[in-house]
Amino acid sequence: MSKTPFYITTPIYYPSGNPHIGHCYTTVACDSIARYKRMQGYDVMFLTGTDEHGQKIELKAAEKGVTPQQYVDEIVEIFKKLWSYMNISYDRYIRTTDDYHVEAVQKIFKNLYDKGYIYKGEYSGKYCTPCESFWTDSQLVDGKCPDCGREVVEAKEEAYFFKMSPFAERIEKLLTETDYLRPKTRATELVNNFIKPGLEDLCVSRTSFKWGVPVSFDEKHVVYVWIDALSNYITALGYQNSAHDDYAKYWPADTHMVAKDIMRFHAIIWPAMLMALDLPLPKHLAVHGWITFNGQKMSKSMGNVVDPFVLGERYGADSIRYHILREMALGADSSFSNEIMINRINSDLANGLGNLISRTVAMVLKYFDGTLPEEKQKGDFDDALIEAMTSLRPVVDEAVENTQLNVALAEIFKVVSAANKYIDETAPWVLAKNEADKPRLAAVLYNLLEAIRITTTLLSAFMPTDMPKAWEQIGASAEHTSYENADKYGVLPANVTVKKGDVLFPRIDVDKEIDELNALIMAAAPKEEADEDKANLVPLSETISIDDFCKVDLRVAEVKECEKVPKAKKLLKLQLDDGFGGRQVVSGIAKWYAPEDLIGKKIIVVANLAPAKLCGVESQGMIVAADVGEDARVIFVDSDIPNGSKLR
RNA sequence: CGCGGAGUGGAGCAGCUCGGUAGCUCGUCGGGCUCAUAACCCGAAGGUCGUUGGUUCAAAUCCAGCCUCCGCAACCA
Repeated sequence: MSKTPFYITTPIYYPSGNPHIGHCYTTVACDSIARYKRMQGYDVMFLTGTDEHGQKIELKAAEKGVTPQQYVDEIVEIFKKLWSYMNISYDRYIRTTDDYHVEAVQKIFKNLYDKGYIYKGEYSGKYCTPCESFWTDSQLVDGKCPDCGREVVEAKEEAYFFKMSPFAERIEKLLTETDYLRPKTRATELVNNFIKPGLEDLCVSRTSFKWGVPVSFDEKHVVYVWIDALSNYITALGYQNSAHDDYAKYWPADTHMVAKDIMRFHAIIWPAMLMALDLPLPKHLAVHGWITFNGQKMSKSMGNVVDPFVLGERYGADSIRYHILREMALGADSSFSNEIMINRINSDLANGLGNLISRTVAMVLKYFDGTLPEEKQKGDFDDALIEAMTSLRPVVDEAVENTQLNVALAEIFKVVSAANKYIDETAPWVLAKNEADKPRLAAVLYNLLEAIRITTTLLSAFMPTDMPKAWEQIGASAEHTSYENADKYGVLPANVTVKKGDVLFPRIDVDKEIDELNALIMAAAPKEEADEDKANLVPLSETISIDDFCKVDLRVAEVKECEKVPKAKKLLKLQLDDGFGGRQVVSGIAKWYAPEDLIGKKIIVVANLAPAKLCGVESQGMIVAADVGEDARVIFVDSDIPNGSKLR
């Protein structure tokens, strides 16, 4: 009987920096599903990899004075090291710089071109080189890149475009009428924001950098990220290349798992590409949220503390795996804090499962020298526990099927709790006092070992490193801990022998650990921030003449009135006395200044700036302010300078 | 009226599709037990389920309005 194929993927990660806990979540989740499916007897293909092209990599490499290839080679090693550290059982690792992928991408691009889905056009706009991004005029901030604040250049380039519109209807149906998207609640968001307004054609090539897959029939173009990266899911199986040969077997994928920031590409662009290629669509797209750190979005200065290597070192890879899987619900964000994590590890793993194993094994050793006698006697409470353990597997099956790993773990731990409770109900230490109760005692301990066997078997997909250690302690063999035996009672031999082992999940001293981790933050943060600050300083602009400067008419003005612009989040509307009868200015500083902070103050206004409308409100000029990192600070002037004074 | 999500005991969440004594985890307090990793088990306190109105014998659950928060979009002239 041939096994049913099961294909699951992580996104291919962008190696412009080291991997962090967010990468870990996606990969660990996929790994757990992959392991569970293998256990169930599926023929699993689990793919992960790295997306290694693009201008950002090119620039990072140049900064370090290495070739792009050398640069990515180095970081990819760190990714692989982390995956090995987290015990990730990927079957294949694709790098978009692999020859076979490059070759296949070229063929796919050509194929789409020949079919008429890709055409040559012209892309124009403001371009920010460091960010490798085009921006529309409306997106610019003070005429600068909204991402990094650096100068942008007017750029126009010949480019190839991919026609999206022919697929709009089918994609909308895919999102709203099938269970492709998980959780499905996000479908409306996608449809309203991107499909209903009309799908724009996608720019799929660039001439502005070289580090990418060349377009085979037009060498000055390089394939832009979409077709290069997304197609990895099929090229890794051998689509349009001869490096692999299992496309027919594994495609379409069962699950692509991604974080919500790249949902759009997988929910819209990827299906469109497949439709254009006449290929079947993947079955599911599982979208998960972000891991936030202490309530804030993860930032680089926090990176060191949430560094998976550091955490793994302290608490063990499986504990980290458990925590992130248990804490993260499918659609929502999940806050990650040291305290939450340590408490979770303590209560579930140390107090719950670890202690259960420890006390059970200890009793078998203490009362029976490690080997249970054959003679046993059934008693009260047995049936409830046996029922709980034997009915567990289907529940976990279903949760895994629906990519609700947190639910799967919660269900398993219900049985762990039931087992702990069972010990109290049956009070083995009382039975031990009376020789006549020995058969009953043996039955109780046997039932506990069985409960441990079943829960650890199911858990082994999620915590692959530690569960085998548990099996050794309870005297379970590989056969005993097979998936097939996970819904059966009475699998361990009646005269099973246990073995004292190391404590599986040591209890963590919360206060002490928090202190130590905070110390690590302190040690790491200043250095990181200093580096960041330097990197974030906006480079000096090009030299201008005095005439150019004189074109800018800066005036002192007093803020007479100030209020928030109703519909906008960031905008304040100011009425200024500029000495010329007043004017209205809109400024994007609502985040840092309340209206009352500004009223009565004197500021500098760019007085001859062409008026513009922001959120429908007219703005006649611009307030001068300094960028301080992410923040903006308005420049105030002395109150005795008359309104309307010109600056030079 | 841009799109969407969320507001439930101290914290984090479930329940809302198919109205009927508000549940889980952690924390707090009290008790029990001693096999175990100061772990385990039981019990208690603590909530007008954002707000206002409506439908109903009955609403956390359905309907309407409003408030607040979070994403996305727009937007820091």
